[in-house]
Formats: sequence, structure tokens, C-alpha cells
Amino acid sequence: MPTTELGGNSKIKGGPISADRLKSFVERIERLEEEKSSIADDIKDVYTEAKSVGYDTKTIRKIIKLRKMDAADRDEQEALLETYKFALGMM
Amino acid sequence: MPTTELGGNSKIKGGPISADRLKSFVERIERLEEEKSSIADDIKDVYTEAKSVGYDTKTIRKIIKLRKMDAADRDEQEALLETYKFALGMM
Amino acid sequence: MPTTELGGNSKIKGGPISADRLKSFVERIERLEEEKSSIADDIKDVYTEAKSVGYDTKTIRKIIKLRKMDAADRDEQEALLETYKFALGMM
Amino acid sequence: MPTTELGGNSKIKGGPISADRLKSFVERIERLEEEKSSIADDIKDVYTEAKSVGYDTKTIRKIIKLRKMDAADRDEQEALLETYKFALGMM
DNA sequence: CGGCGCTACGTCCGTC
DNA sequence: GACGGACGTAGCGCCG
Repeated sequence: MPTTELGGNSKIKGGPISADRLKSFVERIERLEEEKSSIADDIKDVYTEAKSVGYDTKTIRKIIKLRKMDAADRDEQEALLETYKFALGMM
Repeated sequence: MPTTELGGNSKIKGGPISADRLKSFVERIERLEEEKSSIADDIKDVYTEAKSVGYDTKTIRKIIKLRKMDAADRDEQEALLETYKFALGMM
Repeated sequence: MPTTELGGNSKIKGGPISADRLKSFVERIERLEEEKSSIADDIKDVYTEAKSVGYDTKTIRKIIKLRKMDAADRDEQEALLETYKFALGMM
Repeated sequence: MPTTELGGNSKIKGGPISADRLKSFVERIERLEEEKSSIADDIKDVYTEAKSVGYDTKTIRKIIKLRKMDAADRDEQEALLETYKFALGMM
């Protein structure tokens, strides 16, 4: 019995829903998640290296974030923050 | 002036903190984050494909999660055993 | 001027966005965070006490974590069952 | 057998290490963690309320964080960020 | 638009 | 006392 069928096959498109196929999907996903996790580790390594030669990683993270945000967003958020600070007498 | 020096250079290890070097770190990180993001997209695609042939993605997500938890549990149990042995002076 | 209004008041629900109200929210949150922080300190104290009478805090932390995981697992298993039933058209 | 003793009792201070006592510590911690968790929920509720009357919660979170940091730290971090931005031509 | 899962940050502990 | 590692928590983004 190579391909156990699941459910009542009350589906519309494609062939039957087989357990083998399900397994295949699960394994593809797990493989990709491993890769993703590996890249994440690499990123951590770069931060570690930067730190080891004297850079402040916290600030680098902020820079990365800022570069990702587009200018409009940035200005808008800063303006709102200023407004709130003013309202609270934090200026 | 190819390498602007930052800060007071009040650092200990390595060479000076140059803007070039900073830029290099930032770009390496950004490159890696792009890759990571790309893998994340691939994962999304797999879910989409699975869905298109009739699988319930919510269920698949749960399976993935459980398989991860099972592994973690197993590791945790072993670690706990070690910890107990240590705590009881059995090491 | 007791209640400075913020922004363009381009909002939909409720009354005006006043600085007083904002201040009130901020203070409520800060108060609650103090309480939370205080509880966290209490927890730390308990660990310290346990340690002082000879217990291994690392082990205790693991026990706490496992007891939490067990509960989570149990919930998850039940949820998975429901999901499967749904996926198989058994609902 | 009311109080099982653990380990070889190779400890220095206090009385014996009993399982009962251990249980007591675990329960005290779990109780405190519940309280902490409850406060965290309260905080979430306040944010939700603030949002419901038109405030931007993201900005409020920033405000909370800023008020927690002392002025010196704040200035220092801002200065460093400016320096990095300049180095990267982000000004 | 709300809920959930994942990611990332800050905090705390153990080590050197 | 500082650094690095681990944990728990909080913010963000995707999915439904």
C-alpha cells in the first residue's frame, strides 16, 4: 500500500490526497527551514565579527532597520513621535 | 580619504573603525537577510502548492511544529536527566 | 489649556485625542510595568532562597519549564486532533 | 515517608534537601509567574484601549522606552547612530 | 481586521 | 567585572 489516501477525498482539484505526498511537502518545508536557520546563524556570526572589531551591534541593527524603511515612513513616524513627546512635555 | 575613522577610536582590538568596514558589514548582513527572506518565500510557496492540491496548510503547520517540539522535548528530557544526575552528585 | 489636542484629529471613533489622556495611558502602563517588574524580582528572590538552602536553581528552572511544556503539549495535541478531524471532514 | 531526602546531602548550610521543600519552591515560583503573566495581560489591555480611542500604540511603546532610559544613555545612543549614518552617507 | 506564529530584542545567569 | 550564551518576552508580519 504505497499511497494511503486521506480523508474522504472530498476535494475539488488535482489527484488524490496521499500520505506520501504529504510527507514530501513536510520534508521540503523542514529542509527549507533548516536552510533559513543556517542563514540566520550566519547573520549572527557577522554581528559577532563586527562586534569583535569594535562596532556597536545595536547601532548596526538600527541602521539596517532604517535602510529598510522608506523615507516617507521614517519621517512620518518621527513626526508622530515628536508630537507625542511635545504633548508630554518631553521636549 | 577612503577610510573615514569613526568615534574617538577608543577601542582596544583590531585596527581603526573605518566607515568602509562598517559599510562592508552592513552590506554583508543585508545580503544574508535577502537570502533568508528568499528562503522564507520558498517556504510560503510550498505551502501554497500543498494547498493548491488539497492539503490543509494549518494542519501541515501543526505537524511541522509538533515534529520540532518532539525533538526539543527529547533533547530537554536528556538534558534534565543530566542536570538531575549532577544535582544529585552522580556525575 | 487643560487638554491639548494632538494630530489633525482625523480619527473616527471616540472623542478628541488629548495630551492628558495620553499621559494617563502612559502612566497606567508605567505603573503596571513597575508591578510586573516587582513580581519578577520576587521570583528572583525565591530562586536565591532555594539556592541558599542547597537547591540547584538550574534544575528548578528546568522543572518549571517542563511543567509548562507538558501543559502546552497537551493542549497542542488536543488542538491537533480537532484540526485533523476538521481536515478529514469529520466535523 | 513525608520528606524524601535528595542527593547525598553533601551540602553545607541549612537543613536537609527535602522533596517537599522543593515542591514548595516550585509552587511559589509558578504562582508568581501566573501573577506576572496576569499583569502582562493588563498591560496589553491598556494598549488595546489606547488604540481603540485613536492612539498609535507603537509610538506609545517608544515613549515608554524613552522615559525609562536615562538622558545620558539616550544622548549617547543617538550620537552613535548619527555617526554611523554619516559614515554610510545616510544623511 | 483579528489571531497566531515567527523573529528579534532585552534580561539574566554562569564563566573567565 | 565583563563577556558570552540562554531564556523569556514583546513586536512584527502573514494567514485566514
